[in-house]
Amino acid sequence: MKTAVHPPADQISLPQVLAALADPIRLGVVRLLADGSERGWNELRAPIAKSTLSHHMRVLRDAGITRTRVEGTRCFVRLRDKELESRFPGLVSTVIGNAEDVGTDVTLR
Amino acid sequence: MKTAVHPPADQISLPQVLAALADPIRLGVVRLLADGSERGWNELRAPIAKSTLSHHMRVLRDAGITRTRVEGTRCFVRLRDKELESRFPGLVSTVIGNAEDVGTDVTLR
DNA sequence: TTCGCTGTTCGTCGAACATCGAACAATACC
DNA sequence: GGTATTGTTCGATGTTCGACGAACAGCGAA
Repeated sequence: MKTAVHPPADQISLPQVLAALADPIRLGVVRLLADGSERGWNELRAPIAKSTLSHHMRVLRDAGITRTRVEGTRCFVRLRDKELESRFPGLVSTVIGNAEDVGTDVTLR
Repeated sequence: MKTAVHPPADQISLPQVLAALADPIRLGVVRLLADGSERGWNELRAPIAKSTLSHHMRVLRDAGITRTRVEGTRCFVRLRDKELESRFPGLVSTVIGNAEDVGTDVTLR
């Protein structure tokens, strides 16, 4: 993968965002990114195979929720919080704020 | 159907709510109910078969988003807005507020 | 009771999804 | 160059989802 593709902010779809957040694993990842930090894949611990994690990261990216940066053989993600905030004000922060007990299978290594 | 079953407020699950809202038809229904009104199903116009609408109404009910009242052969539905607000503060209202252009296939008759 | 209306349930279909392991590509390091 | 590391992609598999029509159940009215 040379560069990851991301949808432009004004094309992010509400149902797609909601569907992406409706999975405990993905919600757990988003919760970890909620502080605005950038994380490497290797930091993410989830009880799934790496190919499955890769799939989930793609769903989040395609939905416009995260931005992936490739550096050598490593990948880093962060929330597209500003863009999401201007596209759907309050949405992602509200979901995260209510996700205290969800996605706890995903932790930092 | 004698009585519809509804989950207690404290058992409403965030992923399930998000999944229920991630469908344009269901989001359209919720948008129509956003003003707090109670609607009969006969008032709902959507480009799907009645059995499919029945299915969607069940998903919304099972997720704890709506409450169904049966009166004779008719059913009426309304948002469980107060309960949702105390369980997931701001969640549903934020989603509805961002759903301006979604679910427009669902209208009042 | 016999229609007619309303909504549920059932069986079914194809599409989409989550998951895995294996194979692959790209880069970093020796 | 060769090897290890990292993440993607590719089937394959089983599950869930959205959709439909048909059949069913409950109630009201003629």
